[in-house]
Amino acid sequence: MADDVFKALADPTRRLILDELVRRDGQTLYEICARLLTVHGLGLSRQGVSQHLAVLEGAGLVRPRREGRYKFHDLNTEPLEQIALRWPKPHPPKGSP
Amino acid sequence: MADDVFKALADPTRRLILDELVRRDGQTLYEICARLLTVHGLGLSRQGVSQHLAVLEGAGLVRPRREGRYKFHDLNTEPLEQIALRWPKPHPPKGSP
DNA sequence: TTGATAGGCAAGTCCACACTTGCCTATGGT
DNA sequence: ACCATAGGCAAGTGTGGACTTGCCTATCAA
Repeated sequence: MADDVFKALADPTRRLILDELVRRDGQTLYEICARLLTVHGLGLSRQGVSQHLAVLEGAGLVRPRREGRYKFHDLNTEPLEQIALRWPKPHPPKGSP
Repeated sequence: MADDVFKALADPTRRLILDELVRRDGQTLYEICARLLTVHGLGLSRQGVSQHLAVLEGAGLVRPRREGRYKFHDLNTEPLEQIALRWPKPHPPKGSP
């Protein structure tokens, strides 16, 4: 379950895509391709980006929304908030300042 | 920098090790090996666990502390809290409830 | 209907990384 | 002095996954 979230976040390109969706929500595949190339200098194939988006969707981090021939991608930050909750601060064993 | 944190969290065994350190801070390599085997049924070599710990240390998620021939491992949750901060909730574009 | 745009599917390549094995060092007990 | 314990280093193997290429489908505009 959360397994997919960590796998999705493992790749730097996917993290860049999330950054891109924070900047502007609801971008299409081609828009993301263009931004990765022009802004971040990442020249990967359209299919490459598409596969990354599939992984992000599988992790629930990106919500696809179809309209006609367009597929817009919306960010969902909810799974990210769960991460810090899994490993709470350990209790100090003896005297704590 | 945060790059290493995501890579460290990508592996399920390393996440288990973090779980183990939440349960009890300051465990040694052999203790972690034993716990992984008996509690989680993970029978990997000592060197395997050692390499995982090295990755976690590189990410700043685990703080080693030497005492004699023992090396205790303490959890450091601080990098985890940074994750959710990187991708804030996107602004709703039009009317928001 | 034709062409252009937006996207999907499937197979193939290649490398990082998880894991093992074998040997070496250092500390502590007896 | 010895041996057991706790850990480190280095090289070898195998597999998941990132990325590409080529072809196919669907929507819209002329």
